[in-house]
Amino acid sequence: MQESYCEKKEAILASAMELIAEHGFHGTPTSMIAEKAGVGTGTIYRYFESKDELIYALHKELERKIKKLILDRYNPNDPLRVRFMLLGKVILRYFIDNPNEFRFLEQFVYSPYGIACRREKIFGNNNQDNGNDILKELFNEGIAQQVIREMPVAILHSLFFGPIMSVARDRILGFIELDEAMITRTIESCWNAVKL
Amino acid sequence: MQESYCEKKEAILASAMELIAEHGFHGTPTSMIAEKAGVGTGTIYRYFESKDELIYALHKELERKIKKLILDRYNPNDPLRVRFMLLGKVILRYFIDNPNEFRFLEQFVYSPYGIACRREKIFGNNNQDNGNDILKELFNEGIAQQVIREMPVAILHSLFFGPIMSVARDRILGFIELDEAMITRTIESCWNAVKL
DNA sequence: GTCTCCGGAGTGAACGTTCAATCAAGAATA
DNA sequence: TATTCTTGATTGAACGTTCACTCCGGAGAC
Repeated sequence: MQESYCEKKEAILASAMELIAEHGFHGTPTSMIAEKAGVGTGTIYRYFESKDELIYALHKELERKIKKLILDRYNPNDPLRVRFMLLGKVILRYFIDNPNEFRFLEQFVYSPYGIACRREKIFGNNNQDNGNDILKELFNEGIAQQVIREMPVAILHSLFFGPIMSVARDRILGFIELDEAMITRTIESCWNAVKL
Repeated sequence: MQESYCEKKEAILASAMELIAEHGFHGTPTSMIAEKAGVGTGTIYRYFESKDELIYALHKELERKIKKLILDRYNPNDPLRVRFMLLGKVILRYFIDNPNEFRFLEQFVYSPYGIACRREKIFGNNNQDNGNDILKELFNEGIAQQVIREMPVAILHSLFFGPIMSVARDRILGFIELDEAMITRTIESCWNAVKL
């Protein structure tokens, strides 16, 4: 029972991810999600309160996955530069390998959904440990060691991840090629932007 | 007559820009745009074939404005680094001063609209001279002079403008402060990412 | 039988778009 | 000048469609 419960829920989530990535939030009716998932439209509402809640759930799950990805490969004993290079490569690689998740994330982040979400995360009471703390720590450690420019963490974040997102996008949409060497050089450039 | 013709069209464009920036494409019905513009809903369809056409028109006008902005301040006699610094500052400043246009652009670019638009621009037959050619030339000149890393122009573009967009966003949403000095340092960092 | 889970036709609301009616401002007429 | 005619921009109620969401009948487990 629990098995099939999760199976349907997972099917709905997977279908929604794929369809929204391609057609956008408003180009994918719940009926389409249900059909692709092989369930009735009503079944969606057994697992999610509303379409919005489904979308938030997708985002939450994606964030969890990425956080895990970072934590798995993170080795605090590496030199800072190595840690940054690895971090950048892991994230860029993940998005290249999971284009649907990237395109979903992009649409989410730049929509009113994502803005509200981000605003809450920054100005809300952060009781729980969000994964960004690792990044924040990483930047602060770099500043303390005087290997990273002394700037607000948010700006350093933009300098390092802004290009990664942009390059991932170009790659996923087929506008550029990206071999391993070029990925390395790209992340190097991101590092050059934040290093002292 | 011509006067009032343009006035209404302008009013519709301005209202749409403002409302879409705040509420998103699907959060702003045509009725809302008409009301804010002080016209009947039907009037919109005298000036634009459909809501989609209105949105494309908004994007086109915005692109034109930004292209003009760049051309106005562009001085080919400046050293490359100076040209890049100026370019970055001008664009960042423009977005900070025109948050609605930035938020509209962001939503457009990352939606299925923008993807189709970009795809056409890259793979379509580019008969007309699009303003990006100046950027392309700028990057190529930098590579030829051996002051910029030798990478595909699209990647250099991402490295330089990715962070600018990201920082503009954070600033507009009120997540960071940005004084003149910090803007300069930010654009410096963008330059560091692409320079040799 | 009882209970839980599921499906998909059905519902009402909201939306983009249309169109017959309206109105104002010349042009034509006298 | 006063009056009528013509034109075309403007309007907003109405239309048809689409969509998120509901609800009830049935299937299956026990």
